[in-house]
Amino acid sequence: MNNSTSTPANSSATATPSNFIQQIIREDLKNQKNDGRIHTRFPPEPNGYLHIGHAKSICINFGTARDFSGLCNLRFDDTNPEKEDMEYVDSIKESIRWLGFDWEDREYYASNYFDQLYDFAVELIKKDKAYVCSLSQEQAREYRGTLTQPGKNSPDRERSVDDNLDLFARMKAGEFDDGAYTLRAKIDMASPNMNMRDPVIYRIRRLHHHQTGDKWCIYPMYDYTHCISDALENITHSLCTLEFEDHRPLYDWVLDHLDGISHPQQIEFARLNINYTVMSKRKLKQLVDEKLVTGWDDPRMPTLDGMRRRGYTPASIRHFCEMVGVTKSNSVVDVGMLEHSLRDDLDKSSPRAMCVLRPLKVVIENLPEGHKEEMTLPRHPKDETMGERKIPFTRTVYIDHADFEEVPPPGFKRLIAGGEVRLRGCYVIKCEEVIKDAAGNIQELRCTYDAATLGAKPEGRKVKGVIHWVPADESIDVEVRLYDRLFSHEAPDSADGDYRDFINPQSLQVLSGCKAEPSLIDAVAEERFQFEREGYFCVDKSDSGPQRPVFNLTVGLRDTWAKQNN
RNA sequence: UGGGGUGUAGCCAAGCGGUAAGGCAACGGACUCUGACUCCGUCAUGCGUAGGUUCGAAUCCUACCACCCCAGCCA
Repeated sequence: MNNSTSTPANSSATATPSNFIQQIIREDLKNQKNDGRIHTRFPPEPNGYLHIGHAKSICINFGTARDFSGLCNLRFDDTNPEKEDMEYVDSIKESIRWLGFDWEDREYYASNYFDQLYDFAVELIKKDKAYVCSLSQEQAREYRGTLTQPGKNSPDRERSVDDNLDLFARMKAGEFDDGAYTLRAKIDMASPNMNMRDPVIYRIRRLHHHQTGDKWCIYPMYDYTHCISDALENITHSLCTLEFEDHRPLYDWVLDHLDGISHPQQIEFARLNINYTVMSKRKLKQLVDEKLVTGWDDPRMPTLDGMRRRGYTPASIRHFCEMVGVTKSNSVVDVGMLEHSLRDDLDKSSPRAMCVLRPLKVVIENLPEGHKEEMTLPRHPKDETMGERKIPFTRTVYIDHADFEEVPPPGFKRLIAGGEVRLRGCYVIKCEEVIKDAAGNIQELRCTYDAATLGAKPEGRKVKGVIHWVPADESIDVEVRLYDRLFSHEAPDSADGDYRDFINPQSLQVLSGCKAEPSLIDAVAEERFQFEREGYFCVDKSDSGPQRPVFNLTVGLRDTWAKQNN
């Protein structure tokens, strides 16, 4: 495994840039708040797969704990069984581990607290801070008022504590139909903050829960559950995204009205947005359901499973999250930044190999039939600890079609008719003849090689170009999948028209019959390489077979030549 | 039109009254057996706008403007 992918993120004490959350924490530490303890949590709802946006949250929560010698819990926010499933809890755990974080034995579920949550609700009722309401969903909406008009009190708002206690117990006991009653916090129907207009804290839903089975028919709501879960776990700083800012008063209200419970501080930061992709769970699911991609782990998806399959390294994602920073301003980060972080890591960690994507046959005429000469190339140009690889040089080899031009554009430094080029790690060859078929398509090249140029500059002339190649008979046939961004519009979400209309038709190009150097026959799932002069590739973990690797383009090499010629 | 937030370069982002960090991108150039990597250089008289306070303002004050979030028995 690559060095970069195995470095545990929990232990790396790299200096991170200062951000407003760290400033708050330093201040808290200085004031001996929470006895100098720092405890965060990452609280996904197990209703889908994690994506790069979650990675930011994971890095912030686990990273903050790590930077201040604290702890970070993994907690599944599983209060709505309707959309949740064990399949998701498993995949979420796997993704977090892959990203390089470790919650040790602190794996919790909001559903672990259902009994306590119920008792706290009883406490609120006894304090006359919660009541059972019989308003239907539609009525509740009417009573809630609007953004500019206050709501009005529920007719059940002044129900007696005893009646509320009785009704709530019967809700739990399953005496009522789904939706017949709710338990509501008694706050203020005229609050300018909609979340404070007597929010529902319990609803009746007869659903099987992946953790608690059929034990419950009433389930607590997020706002009521999250703060209490944080408090029960002794979380000190509850870091979440901006849309919960309006919920903070409710978070605080619940804890303020309960006895003997700690009071974590909720701090909100901006979600991650990246251009040329979509990040909402709904849209991602739609792409999968409508088969616009092959699945949640399609290499074009911004899901962690997709990025993993694409060949992203965990370290590159973590580093990207650090580059992006933590603020409260909504922003859209350029994918270029993600790709930079990726290439930066991959360049250091990937062994080099040669693979000809669009093979063009080249016969070296001044080499005898059956000639075979072992070439030795370093696996990495700057890291000799990676070792070497052998590639046989034979009379017939393949080079890439793109590396030969009959009418070269100015500045072209690859092979041209009558010109010379170096085969990487091998000899300089000269093109003597171009053989075409009846239609004028180039079929093969007849070349000669200069025996004096192995590891040496040619005598009396300059050969600028270096191209990659593989031996014809001893190379292996592989399938290569070239991926590009999923959308051709930088803001598919907010462009005119449906985001699906902007799917990039070229986002996947499958190449078969690519010729790879022989050592690649043993490449194993998820192994990464740099195919020299092409880009970084990894062995697809789902579609490769033993001795039959399928390669995914992770990201291409920077290509100033292509850019110049655009 | 109520409430909560946010505005610093093409994109992220530092800055916390003392004269605009850094990264990405871009553009020059050096190096190169990967048109890669690496290295060097260029890139905000300007901080949403308009006023004000001050010797001094991106930082403080006032007004305005733009954008984001909130009316689930979702999280």
